[in-house]
Parts: sequence; structure tokens; C-alpha cells
Amino acid sequence: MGTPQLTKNQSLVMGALAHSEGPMSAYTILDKLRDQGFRAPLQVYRALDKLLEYGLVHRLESLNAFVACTCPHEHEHDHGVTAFTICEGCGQVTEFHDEAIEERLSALVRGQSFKTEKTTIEIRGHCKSCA
Amino acid sequence: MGTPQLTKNQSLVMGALAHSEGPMSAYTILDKLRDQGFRAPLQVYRALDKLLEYGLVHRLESLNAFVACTCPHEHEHDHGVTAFTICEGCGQVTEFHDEAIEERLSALVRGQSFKTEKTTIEIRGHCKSCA
DNA sequence: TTGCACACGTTATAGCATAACGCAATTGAT
DNA sequence: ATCAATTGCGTTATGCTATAACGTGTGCAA
Repeated sequence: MGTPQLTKNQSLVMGALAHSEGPMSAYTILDKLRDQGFRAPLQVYRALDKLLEYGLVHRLESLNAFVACTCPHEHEHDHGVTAFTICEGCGQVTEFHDEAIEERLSALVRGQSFKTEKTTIEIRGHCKSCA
Repeated sequence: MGTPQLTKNQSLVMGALAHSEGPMSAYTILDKLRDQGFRAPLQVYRALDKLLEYGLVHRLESLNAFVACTCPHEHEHDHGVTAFTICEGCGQVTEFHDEAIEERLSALVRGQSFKTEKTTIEIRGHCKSCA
């Protein structure tokens, strides 16, 4: 597998996210794409579902919003846990990965005999500029 | 400071969460408390805001739901980062804390000169029984 | 007693997400 | 070629989550 060719709607949503400074809600994306013919939330959500599946986009649970993945070359191999810092001031989101955390979480969860499917790590606060 | 005496509404919401098996949405709580006189979402949300502030309740961002804190004796000293496993099968939520993860995250974030205010760690998957 | 802080009640509205229907295009096996 | 299955798409309607804005009452301190 890998990432299939994107459909028109998927490309439009991906483009909107990629050119955005920060995260966008589905409805914000919808508004940005009205001129391209988007009329209903489902058009956005369906595209987002696929983009999430392909690993091109991340969902920020604490924001109910979406960002383009900033590790564009890691989509083939599942690159495990993704973590984010989210600045409450400027809205900037920084994606990062760390093996140590991944392994530690993995060990703790194994201790519960829990089978992980998706891990969410989001750190809200203020970035250097907005401190 | 510490935890002040709860008001009537706060106690009712706290009780509903404490006696629940798993997490509940604000609207589910509302429905459970209609017999006690609750009529509107704000009554629940206002109580939840305080209970969150007091550390008696946690919000699960990936579920838009709330759980009673299971570390009832740690509310005085802020006990740092709280993490959860959430079973997609039975809905069971397990709260846990780990200093190693906390320190590792803290170091990574300090590297960005980022000031943390709130950290969310939620692991979705299946528990031992639901594997 | 006046002013302030806080909890509360109510109505209305905003913001996020999906159900259910039907149509069109593609693919792939027979 | 043709049929069936799959996938994407468009639309309408609906449901779930959260907050804005207004007013009331109560307790307490200056």
C-alpha cells in the first residue's frame, strides 16, 4: 500500500490545510473551499477521514481541529506516536516524535495487558514568542 | 487553598460521575440529574468547570467526556501529568501517572522554549478483557 | 448599605459531527 | 461485454457538544 492518488476533494482539503499557518476546524476548511464548490460539512469530513487514514493529516483532539502532517516523508512506515505542542497565544502547532516516550508508554500499557490502537499526546501552553 | 466545600450542583455532578462505571458526556450527566432538578446544559458545564479546577474530575479530550479522578488523595499537591487508557470495547478508563514520561516530555518541550500549561495523554485501544 | 463576588436559572445560539438517501464512476470477475 | 461490488460524491436533515448573554439571589466585607 502507501498513499493512493488523492481525489479532487481530498486534494482541496489537503491543500487548504497545507497552506494554513495553523490548525483548522472542519467548518473553517468548508468556508475556505466554498469557492471551489464545497457546500456541506460531509464533503470535508469524508476527505479528512481518508487523509487521516493515509497519515497526511492529524486530528488535534483538544482543539477539534486538523493539521497537515509536518513529516511528509514518513508516511510509508507508520512512525508511531505523534505528539504536539499547541500555543494558546498564536495557535502554532509543533509536531514531534520521541522513541523514549513511545517505549515507556508501551511498557506501562503492556503492564495493563492493554492493546494500543491510537495514542494522543497534546501539550497546551505558550510558545517562546508568546510566553 | 485546597478543595472548598462543593455547592449543591457540584455535588450532584460529582456524585453522578463517581457512581458511574465509565466516562460520561455533559449531556448524559444532565439526563441523569433531571430528577434532581437539572434542566439546562450550563448547570452541568458550570459544575464541571469547578470540579476540573479542583482536580476532582478529568476531561477526556478524545471522547468529549468526563470522569471522576481515581486518585482521591492527591488533590492537594498538583500531581502533574495524568494519562489514560480508554477501552473502545467496554469503555473502561484507567488513569495513571508516570514520572519518567513527565520528565521526558518536560525536557523535550523545554527544548522548544515552550511553557506547558496542560498535558493530555490518552491511549485508545482494547483492554485485557476486550482484546 | 453599598458594592462585589459568586453561584444559579433560563433562553438562545454557536460549533462540531454523522445518519440516511440516492447517483455516478471505477474496477474486476465471469 | 455485463453484472456486481466498491468507492466517491452531493444533499438534506439531524444530533451532539459547548458557550453567550441576560437576569436573580445570597453572602460578605468595606
